[in-house]
Amino acid sequence: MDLTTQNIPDTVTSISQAAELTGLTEDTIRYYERIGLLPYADRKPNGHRHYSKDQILGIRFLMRLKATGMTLEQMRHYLELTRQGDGTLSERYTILEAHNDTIAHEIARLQETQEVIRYKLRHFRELAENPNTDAYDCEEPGSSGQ
Amino acid sequence: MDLTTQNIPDTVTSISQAAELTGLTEDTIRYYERIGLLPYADRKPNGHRHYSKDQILGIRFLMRLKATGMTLEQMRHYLELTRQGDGTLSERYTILEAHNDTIAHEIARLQETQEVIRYKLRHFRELAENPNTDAYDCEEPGSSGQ
DNA sequence: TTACTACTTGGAGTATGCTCAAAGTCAAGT
DNA sequence: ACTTGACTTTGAGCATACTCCAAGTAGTAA
Repeated sequence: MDLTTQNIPDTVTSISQAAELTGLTEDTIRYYERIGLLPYADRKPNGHRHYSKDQILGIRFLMRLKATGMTLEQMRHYLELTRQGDGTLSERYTILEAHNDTIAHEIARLQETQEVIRYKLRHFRELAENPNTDAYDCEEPGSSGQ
Repeated sequence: MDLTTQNIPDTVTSISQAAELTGLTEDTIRYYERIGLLPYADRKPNGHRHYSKDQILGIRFLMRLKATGMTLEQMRHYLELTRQGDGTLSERYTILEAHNDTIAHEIARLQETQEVIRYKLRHFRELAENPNTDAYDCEEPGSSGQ
């Protein structure tokens, strides 16, 4: 099931459920708490962590940032600003805007590479149809493709 | 200057020029050779590496694969197939096709995240225009945004 | 009471991908 | 002859992000 649409119980979740709902491992969640990426989680009377629905959504958002190239340290900084409240709204705005631009550039680069790969695939198909007889058909390295 | 359009001298290049033309450092190029990602480069009589134009183009292609998420080990495997000649064409085709699909999924995910970020930016603008008076305005974690 | 399961903490180890430093070679310039 | 600069090799070290393990606790079930 797709994580982003998997629905989250309103009741508080354990670390194992949190792991399932976020796609992380329990170890990774504990690790994130240790390095200050996630705040010290509430504990049940027996000491076990528990998470609210909002916290799970928060982690999912973070995982989106991570999946789009943000480092743990950058996320940690962003979250620190969040904890500081509304006074940091404009700085957070700037960060997210910059990250959005980063993503735009990344998409452009991926599309460029898709074109290069498609060019190469086309070249391979031609070779297969029409096996080449000339001695020089360099591939990487050195390749003919950019 | 953009690396992919920067033109490459026809004459053989030194490692420092190769570094400049590929965006890698000299250390990284030597490291790649060490781990078998690049073949043992030709040496000049004094032992210095030299690279042909085609080799530079090959490295650039590799860097595209890397920039789009392929690991060094996967690239090493691909290049090994290349060295084995035309008999591996169909396997290489499959690899590149699969990588192209990976890129397509990656683009989709990036675009999804852009939407989430834009939603959040819009939310921030609303907050700035119309500072909120209610006590509960959670941000990550736990956040209101997906 | 014993066993089992789900957690806890703290610390060590691992994978990937570089990055740097030490010591040496070679050729050109003064 | 000596210095400078661009390289060489080998090996160690580092940053990021986990991942695993050992030892312990708390609650439940037989």
